[in-house]
Amino acid sequence: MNGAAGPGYDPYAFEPFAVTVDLAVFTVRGGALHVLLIRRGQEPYAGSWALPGGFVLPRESAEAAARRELAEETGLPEHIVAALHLEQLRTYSEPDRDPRMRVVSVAFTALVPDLPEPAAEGGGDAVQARWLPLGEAPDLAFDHAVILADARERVRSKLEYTCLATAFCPPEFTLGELLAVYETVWDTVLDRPNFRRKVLTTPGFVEAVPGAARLTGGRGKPAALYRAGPATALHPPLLRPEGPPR
Amino acid sequence: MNGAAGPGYDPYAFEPFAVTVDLAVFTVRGGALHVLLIRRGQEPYAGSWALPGGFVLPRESAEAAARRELAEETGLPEHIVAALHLEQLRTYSEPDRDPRMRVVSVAFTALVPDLPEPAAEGGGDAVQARWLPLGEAPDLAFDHAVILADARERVRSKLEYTCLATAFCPPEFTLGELLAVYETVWDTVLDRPNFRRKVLTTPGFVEAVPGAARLTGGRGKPAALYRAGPATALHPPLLRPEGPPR
DNA sequence: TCCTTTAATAGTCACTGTGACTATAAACAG
DNA sequence: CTGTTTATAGTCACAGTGACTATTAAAGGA
Repeated sequence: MNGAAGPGYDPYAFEPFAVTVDLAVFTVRGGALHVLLIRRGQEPYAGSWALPGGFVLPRESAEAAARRELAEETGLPEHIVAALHLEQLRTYSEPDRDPRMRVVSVAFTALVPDLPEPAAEGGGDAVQARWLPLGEAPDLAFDHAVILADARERVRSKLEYTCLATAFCPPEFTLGELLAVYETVWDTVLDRPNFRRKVLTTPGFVEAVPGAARLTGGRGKPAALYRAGPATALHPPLLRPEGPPR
Repeated sequence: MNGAAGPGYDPYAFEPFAVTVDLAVFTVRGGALHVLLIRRGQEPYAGSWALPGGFVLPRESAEAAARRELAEETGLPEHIVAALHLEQLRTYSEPDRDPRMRVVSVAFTALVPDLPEPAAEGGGDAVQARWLPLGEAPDLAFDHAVILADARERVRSKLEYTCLATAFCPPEFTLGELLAVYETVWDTVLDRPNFRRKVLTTPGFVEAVPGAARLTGGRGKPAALYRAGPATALHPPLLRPEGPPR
């Protein structure tokens, strides 16, 4: 910025802006992409579902605020929130997006594995946090439906050219589970052997856990276990099929 | 956002934030990638170079502010600014990025052709706007060096999987000029026939101008002219070479 | 025990896109 | 006319992928 004709040094020269963060946290559960939502306890939109988030404090970056709000508002365990891969999505700044005052919101996206605890009660406040499948997501407060749609599209395309799909998996997983992540997020069906070949020939995408295998729910040949590798980019990309099969 | 324990309805409950926009506007000129910079007339950083930008007004979105500031601060013609493809880069929110007060800045990126006028004087204010090559960019005010580096990397990767390179070209251009854009932005050398084949076989990347040709500065065979096509994405992408040749 | 089902794993084949390279065409300078 | 420069045309081999077939290792039922 630069104050050619700006307010100079007086912080109160303009009606102040509030700056908030909003989070679109995704997981894959039971063949459906889920998003973490909270139920609002206050006006406006009291009783509505919304993305978790909140105000950025005066001495805090947006990234720090996102992590703090996520820990406060949702029941996500500390170590999960601290290690989480948070990515800025974009900033939403339409003048009337909040009826109370001028609020500019920095939106973030995060991917987490299917957590055992279904996001318990929030930390003291009367907020209720829940995983809801995207298919049956209710109306959301503010412009959160737009943010959620943007975040979903970002995640879908990120799977194409990054190794982020493993973020949806537990520390050790089978290639069948990784395949299920892709099929769920893209809502498509992939060829199993070709998917295998692509993942295994991409250096650093996954690393075999020596000797380990897991029975896949009782039926079928036991699958080998893998861990996420050090690679982050997928060169060349793994493109999703065009036409809408499935 | 949502005010579980937030400031509720009192806009003055917190020390206010200012929200600004910063623009990284690029062009290709004389074999070098250039960025549009202004020289600051005010403290802090008076006399330093900075990215163009300024405060978001109370009833204005960040996108609108970016377009307005660009028109006000730089000598860019109206119709250029109005038609410009502006893309959000990301938002910078570190608490001390501005010594005066808490300022959160939404950064944008734009690509323009090499304009005949080298960005004349700003609109009345004593700001001086100039195109400077990235190689010899001076120290920048605030965290603008970081923003500029992020924007440059965004542009470099955007050329891989979008058709945006034509935004650097005049309305009608030769494939040699388009090639020069890629070679300049990526700082590499590409194989001419292969580049041709890629561009011409990608539907909608460019459209031939029937019968038109241009003598390429006197020497060599005249080149056919093309216009930007309707396509925006490049599937499959045109990947830059890995090792640093040239 | 044998046979069927299920899912993982192995391998084959053709096609597409690309990197590297050679050849021809059309302008200008001397 | 000859050499230089740049645009354009075409060739060849190889990597990556889509579509497909085959084999292996487990569970469950007859």
